Amino acid sequence: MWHGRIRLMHEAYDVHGIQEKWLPVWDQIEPFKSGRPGDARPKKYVLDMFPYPSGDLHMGHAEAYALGDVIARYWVQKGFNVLHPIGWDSFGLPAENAAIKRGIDPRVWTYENIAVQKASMRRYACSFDWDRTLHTSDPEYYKWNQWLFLEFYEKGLAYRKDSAVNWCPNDQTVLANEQVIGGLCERCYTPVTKKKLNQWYLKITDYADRLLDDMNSLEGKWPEKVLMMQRNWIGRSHGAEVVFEIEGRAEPITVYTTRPDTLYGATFMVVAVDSALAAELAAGSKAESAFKEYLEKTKAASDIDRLATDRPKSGIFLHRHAINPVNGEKLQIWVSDYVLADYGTGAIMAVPAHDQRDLDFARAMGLPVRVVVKTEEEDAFVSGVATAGDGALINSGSLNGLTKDEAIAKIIEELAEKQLGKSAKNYRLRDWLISRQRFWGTPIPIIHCPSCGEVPVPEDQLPVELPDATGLDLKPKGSSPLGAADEWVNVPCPKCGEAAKRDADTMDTFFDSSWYFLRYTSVQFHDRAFDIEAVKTWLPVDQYVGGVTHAILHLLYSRFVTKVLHDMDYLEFEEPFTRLLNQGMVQMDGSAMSKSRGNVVRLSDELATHGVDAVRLSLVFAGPPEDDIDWADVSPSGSFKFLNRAWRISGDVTSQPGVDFKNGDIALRKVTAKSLFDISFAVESFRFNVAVARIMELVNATRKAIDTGCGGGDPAVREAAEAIALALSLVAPYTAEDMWERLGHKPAIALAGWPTIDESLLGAESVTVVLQISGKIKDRIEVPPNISAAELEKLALENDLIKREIAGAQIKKIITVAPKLVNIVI
RNA sequence: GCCCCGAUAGCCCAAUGGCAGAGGCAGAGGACUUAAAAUCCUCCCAGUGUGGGUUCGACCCCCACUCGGGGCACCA
Repeated sequence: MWHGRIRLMHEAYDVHGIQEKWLPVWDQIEPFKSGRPGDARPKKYVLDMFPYPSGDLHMGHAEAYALGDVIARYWVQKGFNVLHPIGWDSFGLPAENAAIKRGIDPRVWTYENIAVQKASMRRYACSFDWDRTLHTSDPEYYKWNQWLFLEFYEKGLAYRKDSAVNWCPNDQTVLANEQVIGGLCERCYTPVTKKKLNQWYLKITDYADRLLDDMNSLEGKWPEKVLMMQRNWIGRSHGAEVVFEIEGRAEPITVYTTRPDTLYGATFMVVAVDSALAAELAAGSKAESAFKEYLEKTKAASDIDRLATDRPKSGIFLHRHAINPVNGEKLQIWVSDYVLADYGTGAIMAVPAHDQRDLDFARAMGLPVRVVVKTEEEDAFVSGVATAGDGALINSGSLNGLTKDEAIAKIIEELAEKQLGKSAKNYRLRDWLISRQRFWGTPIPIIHCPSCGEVPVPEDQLPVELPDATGLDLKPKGSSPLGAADEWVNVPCPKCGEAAKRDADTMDTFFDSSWYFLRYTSVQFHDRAFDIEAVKTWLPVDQYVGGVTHAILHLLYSRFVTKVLHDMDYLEFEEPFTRLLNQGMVQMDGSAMSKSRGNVVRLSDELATHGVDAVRLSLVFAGPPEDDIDWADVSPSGSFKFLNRAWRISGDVTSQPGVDFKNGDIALRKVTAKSLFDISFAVESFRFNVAVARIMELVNATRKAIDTGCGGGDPAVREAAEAIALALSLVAPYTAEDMWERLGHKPAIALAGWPTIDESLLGAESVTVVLQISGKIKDRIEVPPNISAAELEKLALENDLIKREIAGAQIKKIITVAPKLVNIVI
């Protein structure tokens, strides 16, 4: 009695005990080490987006890494050599801001946080290969950032230009277009202003067509949403460039339009107020002072003001004229802020009848409107609504009577003949601005020499290391803190030896993350950024897992850098990530967790209360991975109860390891086989929640078999219990490992291999067929699964219930789907 | 304003043109226990947002709408 009681207590599912027990064992076995010499297993590269080291891991990390782990561990069980690395995206503003606030070196803050996160990840039992860790803030890593930048530079893909850039007055740094969300800084939500600066750019626009067209190969493998957002972002449009002569100017002006068919409907021209062209056209005209005043007003307006959609149109007539090339008409030239200086040529032909913006402007300024496409809609001048639809061309000379598409083709041909135009494409995408005026980033490896100009730092002098932050004022002041590090910034020119200065800006951290997936293959390789052979072995990434927040930025940049490296013959592939899974966010009570809302669920608390496995299981089981999870809807205590239930099964198995399953209870064996089959299928189609549900079913069936069926000694129960442990090892590694030991096996279960399914067990002996009359179910019968349609139909017609129903009725049709149903239509 | 995604039981979610319910949460009852916890068993609940259409048959395909979520928004 007492003995039994003590034994039971010792055998309770001790969730924290098993964590302490197995972690050191795994540290010794290292089940997830990839790329050992002579490993003959086929490869898989499973990649989780690497974290930014701000504090400890949170619920969002927990979900993402639990999902990535299911995939990685599944492929390991399936016999693949899986590369599943982790690292830290450890350069960036938060480190610097925290350092300023606390007066400590950003280095110290960063690496302390990394240590905390790393420890948490190990306890969380992520299947990472810890020998392949990298930190982008290590000189060893950013050396290759600098090398890569210089490669771009040599190929003419990195260049400097003056331009009005997005400027965050709070962070005191420039931002890429991608980092401006609705006119606000994506980090601190400060309204972004414009500032004229000389900055480094990468020529991503050279790759716009490939970035767009190659997405076709990702169709069905990446979330449709991400592909859509990227296509949108690149924003390719097709149209024509048309040349307009200008009165009193030798050079004509070229405009871009997507509707060259409406050329006869052009009634004025508009030039972007902040373009060089506008300034030149205004110079000396009687509108000059009015223009200058308007330009100043425009500059003062923030992006948010400019973005307001229902803003009234404004502009100035320059008192100059352009000539419409098709009919010789004189068109007034206006400047306005609704035309963008950096899209197309910064000048447009205005066709108010068929373009809403032009119509709004024409109505505001009292300019003429001429309809050239006859549609069913009301006259634009009267309704105030421009007609964009198709129709027959009118008032358009040789184009009259044609449809839109015909007219576009014809006018382009006519213009081309006279050298007055040609077909053209344009993109919304702009070049990637990578200079940042901050300290905690990769120094740009360029030296500015008064005689030689821009001089790349010679490769043998890389890395250009960041100076010690001690003594530097890191506070934002609009220019890089590095500029004040006198000993660092003043260097002799590598070419002529004269006194010169280093470029004091650092790189956008998105540059760091645009190639890190290559470096993981070769972290111990110090001669190059990556070992071409290792990259050939592992890349492209088979499965990428991460948040949809990076749908445009990080993924577009990574695709761009991959294509550039491909063109430099470093890579054989052109798309880095074969498949992409975007996990949803973890929320609380319907909204994102945030300190200000006070609804933050602390991961460490949940882990302490319920254990690692229960938290992981809850996150995986909560729903489809791409859906948001509301923590209020999930039950970690329920997950714990289930794990407990599963674990106890391992104690009820009384047969010995290695027993021949063939002699086991056939009914349970069939459930096990079907479950394993379904679990595989669900995991491979990212329906992890369904996979977990199938494991639960198998646990229920096994419990029943032990208690009221074949009993714990039946070999089928061992087979089922082992299947449960193996399936659970994808989600609840501690519980699974402990079960595995109790079942008499040696660690690590992660390497035990996925059970082979006896196909003969998958077929049922009989299946239920539904008998319908005119689509309504009347009866169900059991038939052999391989029954022929003719036999099934015969059985149906012999069925008593059916016979009664169809007695005296005319059978119009019989639909037989063997072995599922028979539908008799009367 | 334009585009995309979604809506199934009190709640989270399954069901890939063929029996609407796999799994879980919550709830109710019972067994075991001196008692509680744990455990085990049983039960409860919707006809798939609305209106049409295609089909022998629709949660599933098509059209229109309602609601919710997301993206884009002077890009000519």
